[in-house]
Amino acid sequence: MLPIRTRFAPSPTGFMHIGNLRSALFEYLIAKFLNGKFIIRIEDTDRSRYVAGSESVIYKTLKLAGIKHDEGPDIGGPYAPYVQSQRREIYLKYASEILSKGGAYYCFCEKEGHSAEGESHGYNRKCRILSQDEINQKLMKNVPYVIRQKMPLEGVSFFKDMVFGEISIKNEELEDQILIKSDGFPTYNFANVVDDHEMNITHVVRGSEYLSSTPKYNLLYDAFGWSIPNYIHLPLILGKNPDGTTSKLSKRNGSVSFQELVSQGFLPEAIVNFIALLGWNPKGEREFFTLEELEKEFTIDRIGKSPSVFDVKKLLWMNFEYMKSKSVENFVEIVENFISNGQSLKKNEIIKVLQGTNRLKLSKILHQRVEKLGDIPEKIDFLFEVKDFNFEIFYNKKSKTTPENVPKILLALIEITKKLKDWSYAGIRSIFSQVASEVGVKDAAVMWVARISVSGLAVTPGGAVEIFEIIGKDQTLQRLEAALQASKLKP
RNA sequence: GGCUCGUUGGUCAAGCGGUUAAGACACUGGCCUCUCACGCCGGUAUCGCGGGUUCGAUUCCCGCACGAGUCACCA
Repeated sequence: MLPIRTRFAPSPTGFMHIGNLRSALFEYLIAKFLNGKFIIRIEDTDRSRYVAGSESVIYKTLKLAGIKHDEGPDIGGPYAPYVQSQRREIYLKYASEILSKGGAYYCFCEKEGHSAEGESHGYNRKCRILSQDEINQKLMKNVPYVIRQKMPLEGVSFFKDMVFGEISIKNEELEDQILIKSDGFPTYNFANVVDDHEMNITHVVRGSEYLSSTPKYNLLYDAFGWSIPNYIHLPLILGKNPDGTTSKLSKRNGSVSFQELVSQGFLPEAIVNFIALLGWNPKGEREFFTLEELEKEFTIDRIGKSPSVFDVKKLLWMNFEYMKSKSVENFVEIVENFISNGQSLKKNEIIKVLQGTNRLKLSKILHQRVEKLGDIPEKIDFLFEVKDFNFEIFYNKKSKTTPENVPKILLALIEITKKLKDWSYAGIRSIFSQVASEVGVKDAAVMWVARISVSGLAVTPGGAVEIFEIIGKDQTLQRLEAALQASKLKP
């Protein structure tokens, strides 16, 4: 049996969005599971859509995701070149071959342009019946032309997809598609078929948007007498539109590029894990897989048919789980790395805190409550500066804190804090109990007041003890004093 | 509009003729707790609709509805 070969064939038109990555991932996994090769081919036949630098985005993305290719433009391989714009002679050669076999013809018609809805019934095949004389004449006069594939006018084409099963389409639905454009470049349809054949691709894996054009490709394979590859069409990934409907994932409906997700603080491995589960489902109830595990588990028969909606909320949860599973030390590294690459205004301060002796303490309170790295700066903002806050948050029914006892608590807290020598968790914890018994309230009441005084927030990562410990004795006292002064001004 | 494909809760989904219709996210009730979070224990579906086939359909068949994809000198 031939070795399995799959390919990822992106166009260098900008960023990689999640749908692209998902295709790449599945293509990679299918190859790996079957001990095959995974190759990258750049499909840049549309010069007008080319975006400089796209290739490096593609390589970077794949690398971050952990997807390694066996052949490609950057690393070469036995079927080089792997960039379509460098393979033009090949397409031209095959174009003239199919022309001479009568499977295609010259077309001198003007560009069709976009016709109004419902009006278009496809190309009218006018040039299909041109005589050889007419053709020669026009060629001699340098009339611009394209080469079109001659489709059968009747009958039915059918093929088997490994995911969707048998699919049939009436040949009359098929248009005489263009193989070579007037600029001499091949269309995607043609280049794709030629290259997949030339590069011995055994399994063509792609999104299901290609399902309805697959018969056209098969007709091409037939015209050349090539064997048709296995098809694996992947269910689409849909995005939620602002109006609540769903449609193919695109920039418009909130889809983001892989890069963007990473820069928001999603872990690449979480993203990979998440998208692997979009349209594929392992046997059991397990949801967490490393790439290596996926390589061993991934089977084609567990790929679904129905499209799935990309739900960021679940990604958020998965990311959260990944972060929680890290050791605190590991988490620190990830955070430091993320912050130093980021644009946060507080970047320097945060790094300082993280790199100081408090890094572990801070990470401990953070890594159980941060869904994505990008949320960290706003969560720990208060460590650097206490913003003005509404005093109402001091008064809490459950803690039994009132306008009467808050100043008392604060006063006692300041006195006792001043005397504290042992600035450790245990030491700090003990002062709250002392204050509590002195004032005659519960520990919880003291801690409530303390925490809000030094943070200005009703909700903080970490409790009073942790925050005291991190900001240090001087800052703590300074903030407690400020809170006391402010509380006196309140009616 | 034609064609193609799809349809299990808001989302991801298991299920492949007989099940109390898994599990996860989200939502939600409670517990825990110095706040939040974590954690723990619960709650939420007449399987799009209508016909068949069958002793029996979420599962098989046919219509309909709805959704998506596709109808480019884009990929």
